[in-house]
Amino acid sequence: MGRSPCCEKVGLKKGPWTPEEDQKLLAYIEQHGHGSWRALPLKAGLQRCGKSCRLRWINYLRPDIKRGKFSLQEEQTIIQLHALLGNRYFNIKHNPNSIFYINLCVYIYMYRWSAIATHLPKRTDNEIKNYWNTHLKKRLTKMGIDPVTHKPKTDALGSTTGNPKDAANLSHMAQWESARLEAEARLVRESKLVPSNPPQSNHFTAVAPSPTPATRPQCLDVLKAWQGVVCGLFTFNMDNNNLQSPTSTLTFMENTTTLPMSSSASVNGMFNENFGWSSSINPCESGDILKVEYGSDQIPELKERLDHPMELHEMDCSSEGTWFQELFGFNGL
DNA sequence: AAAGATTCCAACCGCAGGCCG
DNA sequence: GCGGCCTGCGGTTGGAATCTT
Repeated sequence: MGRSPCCEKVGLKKGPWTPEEDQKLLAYIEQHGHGSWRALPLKAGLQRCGKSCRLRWINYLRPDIKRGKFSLQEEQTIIQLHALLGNRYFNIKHNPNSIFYINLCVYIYMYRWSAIATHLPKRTDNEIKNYWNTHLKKRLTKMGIDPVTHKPKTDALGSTTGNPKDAANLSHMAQWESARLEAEARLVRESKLVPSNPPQSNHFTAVAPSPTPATRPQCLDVLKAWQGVVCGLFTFNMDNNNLQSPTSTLTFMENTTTLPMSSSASVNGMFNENFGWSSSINPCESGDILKVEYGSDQIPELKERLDHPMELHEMDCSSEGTWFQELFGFNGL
């Protein structure tokens, strides 16, 4: 894997682009497309390396770039996605107990800024990265949230700064929404790679609350349904549509025992005792059905639980060996 | 008005991984 | 399998613009 020598050539111009250079690059690409970036500068009459031309095009000259202030929606998207993609890349590990792994074959391995950029049309990864570093990171810090972990900052005495409720809620929202978005993106990509007869999982099926198009990968419904079950724990206050969904059903099929008994019991107890949801979750064996139902009359109680999001986080999602880690193969937040 | 501090962002750098001969 | 080429990524930098004193 040798490195490209194109930027090391002596005599090539660096630094800010002039309008004349922009015009040359634009005119060339409009007429011929960029083709090989390495060969482009010579053909376009530019004293630049191909890498520089590519960057200039992607981050500035491309016609489909939206410039200017980020909207509130865009900011929220960046924060939410960054919460999960905080490290260089997000990787759900191989875990034979992972619903994601077994049933969706989701191996999420996407670069952070580009992954975020895919959810912000017309914004470049570089622009998003800059905006994060210059605005959002500082704002979260001011709110008492660690911009790296997205958790409330804790001082030596264990107390938190900022509003822990907001922070925990934000973190949970970020995790689940990000997981959903990334998994969907991944699955859509994978479905394009397998044009016909995609393998149907013989492990797991799901019945989502609402009908979905026939062409939609079934595994997406699993994810949606699973989100309806688990994500509802954390984000029911944010998505009124979720509140309207009366039922999410996941069916465990033959030859799988994805949840150890202790994990199932944990889930069961949490839904029933802590949230008042009507649920029937038994140790998952072949043919078991995981069913969670909740109705609109329970909404106020669910909302009330938002007063204690940190308890939920500390208790059920973060420590090693919990049902959360066993299910998803990584350690919560 | 001027100097210094801070903010912002385009551009650069080095690295990693896919592709191909 | 190896190595060079190419692309794309995240982290960082440098200087212009703006703000503060």
